[in-house]
Amino acid sequence: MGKRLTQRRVTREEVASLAGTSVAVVSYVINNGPRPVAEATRERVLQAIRQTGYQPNSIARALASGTTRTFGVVVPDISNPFIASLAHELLQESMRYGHVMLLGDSGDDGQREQDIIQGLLNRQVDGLIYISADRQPHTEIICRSGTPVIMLDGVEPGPGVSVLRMDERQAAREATAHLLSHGYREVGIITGPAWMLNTRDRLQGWRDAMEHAGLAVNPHWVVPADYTRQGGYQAALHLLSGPGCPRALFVCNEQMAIGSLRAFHQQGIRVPDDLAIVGFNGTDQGAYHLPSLTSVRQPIAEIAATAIRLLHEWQAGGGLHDIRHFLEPGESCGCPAGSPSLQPGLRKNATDNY
Amino acid sequence: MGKRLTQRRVTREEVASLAGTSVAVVSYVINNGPRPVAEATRERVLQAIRQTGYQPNSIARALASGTTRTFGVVVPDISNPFIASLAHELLQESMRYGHVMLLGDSGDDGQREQDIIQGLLNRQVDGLIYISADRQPHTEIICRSGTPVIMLDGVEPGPGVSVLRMDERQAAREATAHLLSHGYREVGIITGPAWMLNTRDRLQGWRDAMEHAGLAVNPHWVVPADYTRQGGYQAALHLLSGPGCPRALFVCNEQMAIGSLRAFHQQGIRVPDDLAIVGFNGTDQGAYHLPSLTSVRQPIAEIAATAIRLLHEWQAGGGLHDIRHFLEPGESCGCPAGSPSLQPGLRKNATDNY
DNA sequence: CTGAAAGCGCTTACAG
DNA sequence: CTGAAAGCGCTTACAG
Repeated sequence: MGKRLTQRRVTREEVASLAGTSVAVVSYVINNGPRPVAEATRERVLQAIRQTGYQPNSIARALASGTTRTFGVVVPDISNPFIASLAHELLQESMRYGHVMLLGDSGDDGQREQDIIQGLLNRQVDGLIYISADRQPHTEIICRSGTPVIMLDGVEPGPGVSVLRMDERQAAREATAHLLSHGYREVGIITGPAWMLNTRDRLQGWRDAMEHAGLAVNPHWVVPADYTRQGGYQAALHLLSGPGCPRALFVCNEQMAIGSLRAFHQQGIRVPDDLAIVGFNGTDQGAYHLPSLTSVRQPIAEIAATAIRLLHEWQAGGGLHDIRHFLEPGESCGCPAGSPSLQPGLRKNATDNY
Repeated sequence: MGKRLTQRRVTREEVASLAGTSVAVVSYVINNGPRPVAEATRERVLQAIRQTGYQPNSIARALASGTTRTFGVVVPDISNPFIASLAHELLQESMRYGHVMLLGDSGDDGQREQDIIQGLLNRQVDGLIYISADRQPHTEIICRSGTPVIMLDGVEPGPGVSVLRMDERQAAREATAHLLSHGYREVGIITGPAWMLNTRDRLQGWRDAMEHAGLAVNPHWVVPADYTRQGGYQAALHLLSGPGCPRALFVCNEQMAIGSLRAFHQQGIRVPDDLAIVGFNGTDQGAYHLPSLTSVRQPIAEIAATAIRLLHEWQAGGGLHDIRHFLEPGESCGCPAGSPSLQPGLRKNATDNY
């Protein structure tokens, strides 16, 4: 690329000379401080800014002030609907503080994730929101740089690392309990990869519910997959190929639940009549499937607002912050059809112009 | 926020003194230029960098060099699956060039969109990829700044504005023609908002196909909506409430097609047996609905690669660049079930860990 | 091949 | 209330 030839930008110097004042005063006006400015002077400066169309150079400002007004977000894959919805809210929220967002997408690659983080740190982000794709997140380089970081993962908070998460185990337990409340006794589970932390928690929550109900766990009905639609599809087929079939299924994310719906449909299994399903981390997407998915959901806007706020109020803290969760009823579990959230107008949808 | 107290970062000065050389030489080594460096010196510098864990400050580099190695992307809503998939590819692609991405999400708000663009320009992005939510895009401020910009909209290219787009009218025509090839003669359409450019093109393409087949257009079967699932749902209900019902329907984006599927299902209309559907700008999401959606698709990875390349090779050019399109067969149009793309393994899916 | 120094466009003590 | 000046951490002609 090299240096671009652009029409000379208006600089703060020109504004100052036009206003008949010093460059310092222009700064004071723009930043409302740190020194007071006489009202008359302020007016002249504002006038000069308007006349010249001056726009401050954020890069120079960042170098001098040490703050970039930029946050970084690192995610495994922005094309995942749950992540995309979260990103949407994070963007809206950070904008309220005048911050922009550097987005990093690791494509589920641990090495790339590290490169991305390093790149964001080099660009001096004021804070980082981090969902790791990797077994163990790269928090060391972040902490070493002193950059505030909020992890939205099921990891343990450390010094300098805040964690924002829901009680996955409890949520999984409730999801399973909901299936049990329908009277189903034979409940299976499709999980994520064994090495992921949230897989363990969700699996354990399922066990908790089964155990609490005094029900045996059939090992053939614990099918590991990879959190993708494709994986859910194949896990469902695998389940059907085994001896016997459960009456209900807790599927550990929405994508897999969607994949499994297709598999069951192809095999002539009716959901929820033959087999009931509850998903996890649902989005509005699931509400439009046939049948609509019953899912554990997280209050995404609330998460975003909290994350950004924590970043702003950062005080070298680590700490664990809980997120509540709730079960969004759909048709897939056997709840009465036409649940309120499916009526037009009751569910806020993002506008989708493409 | 204010200035953060962080453990003093290693600076280029320390590296230089440790290597027993000047700061300039450190730059030459890191940037591979613009001056040659003796091999022995280079080694000492690299050694010093390793020892100190030095990481160059991108902000300072940007201020001095005039290039930030940062692109900006402005979209109406990142939570839209089509946009999210595109963003994913753009991120992967820009990373290949060592660039990071500032993402702006206007939330379909024209004023906010302008603020975002101004913010990105102030941050000196090396280039902008821009999908406008607004009736007329804010290209003036971009051009005035001399920033390369690629628009992924159906707007006309101007001086300093490149446009990357498919032939929407032709694509819409082909989508409709596909329905006609099934033998359906009564074909309706659910469109986007009348004021949007792509609405006009897609509507016209539908007309073209109908006209070419010598078929009359029933005005009751032209239902405007708003490109949301909710809008598609309601448009479908509206269609059913009118006099007579078409045998087939061209729905102008995937979200509305998904919404309409639910409405038809609720009303006992079977797709495709009673009513066939073809969508537009489909994603993998549509392939997992029941029935799977037949859709016009764009080669998203190719778009991303081209956009980033154009930004790099930018030469003050405007220009129009065509994107090809293709019809992805699904079940919703009445094509034989189990089309190849629905077989496991044949379709590449993003990993979805949440 | 190497280094001293100007400069990128800001912010902000410091001195008036 | 205002201004001259140092400094943020780099890059890059320029002179050796």
